[in-house]
Amino acid sequence: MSKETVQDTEEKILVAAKNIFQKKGMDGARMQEIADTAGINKSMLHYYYRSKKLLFEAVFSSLFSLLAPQLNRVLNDDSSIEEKVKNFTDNYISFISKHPYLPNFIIQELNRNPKFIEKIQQNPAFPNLEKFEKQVAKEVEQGILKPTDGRQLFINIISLNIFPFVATPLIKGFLQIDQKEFKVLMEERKKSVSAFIIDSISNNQQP
Amino acid sequence: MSKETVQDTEEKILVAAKNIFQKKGMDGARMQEIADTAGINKSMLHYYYRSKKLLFEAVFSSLFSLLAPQLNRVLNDDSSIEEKVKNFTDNYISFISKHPYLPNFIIQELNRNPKFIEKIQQNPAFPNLEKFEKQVAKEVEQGILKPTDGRQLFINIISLNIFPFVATPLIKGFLQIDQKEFKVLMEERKKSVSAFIIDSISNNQQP
DNA sequence: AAACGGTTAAACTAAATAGTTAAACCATAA
DNA sequence: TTATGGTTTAACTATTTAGTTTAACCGTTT
Repeated sequence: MSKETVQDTEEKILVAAKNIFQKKGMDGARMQEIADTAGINKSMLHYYYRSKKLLFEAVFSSLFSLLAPQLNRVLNDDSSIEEKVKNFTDNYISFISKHPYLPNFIIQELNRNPKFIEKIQQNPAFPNLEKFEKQVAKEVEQGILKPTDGRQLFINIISLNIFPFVATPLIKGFLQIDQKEFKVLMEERKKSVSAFIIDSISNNQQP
Repeated sequence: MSKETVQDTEEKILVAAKNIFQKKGMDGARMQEIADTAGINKSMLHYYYRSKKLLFEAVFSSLFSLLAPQLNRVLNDDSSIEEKVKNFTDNYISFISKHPYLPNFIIQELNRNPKFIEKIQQNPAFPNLEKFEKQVAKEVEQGILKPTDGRQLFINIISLNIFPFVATPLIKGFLQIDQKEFKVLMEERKKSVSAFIIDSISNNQQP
């Protein structure tokens, strides 16, 4: 109950930095605020991470590693496309409710610095579409799905699932609803989005 | 051919500020860079717009006013839902190709400062969903559309159209494509997205 | 042409902020 | 117990950046 402090400080910094960077972005975040949130002295940030840039990169990698497996889930298991759509929609909306700032953060920082994508593409856990595209082509051939381009379908799936969480304030404004009603609507989407997609691509007419 | 300079400086500032703020956001933008881009002295920015905050607000309003009519087009004309979906998709993707930084900028700054939405909601040009929701309900009743919630449909439409432009670097990364291939894909979406939506909500089975 | 007032520029100020330094602290091992 | 080395702190520095001041400029009006 004494040696924990060492790993602790580094970890406390990372947790605090994740919070602040997610909410304010690289440019908006302040080292002082991160230090305050972590409950430590500002020079600790530099002691452990040398510079704001390096601290940010540690945060970014760590957060991206949280998001990537969520996407891999659609792409690389062995269920049918229909099952994948259902599972992904349900899982992703649950996941993102716990990390509401995450997708916006990733997208924002990738726009600010597109070089990041090259770095994280190196990572073997980086999502790969190949299997998914082949599977779509196969199910089209088998007559399970209407003629469908796998890449466009992938874009549609992530758009429908991610966008409402990226553009939350905009949607709340248009629909004139508060946080509570927004959550209800997102809960509904767990079913409605997958039904929306399946209805569009499936060859089976409902009886 | 001499008096133009007065209006000119103010306009040059606004044009430059729009550029820089869109690309870098409120926190990332620098007054000096805006001045350089406008080709004027930094104190001119303060002379015309008093502070960074006020200049930013002028930019934000002006840019949001560009986006709002695009959304109103879906909501408030007299065509059928199917026509609206087709027109919106086609128009919106053309529009956004000319303003690639716009949606991301609006979304980012609304997340940073959710109070903005209250301000712009005052504006009579602010999109209103009422008519659209009623129309969806009516077409469902008439059997033209499957049972569909107007609000969810609206979210789906804007998600499918806007998200790819918000998350461009992410999508380029996943699909491992360059800017040229991305443009081709977006051009395809003008048809494929509206077909995707119509296939999902329409009651007519294609012969 | 002289005075006036809006416009522009250069130099300056004040505040914020990333990063550094040097010394104190404290647990562990010789 | 004392020496060692990683850890922590407080105070400091350098730089960036928004905003200000003061004077010069220039077209218009009298």
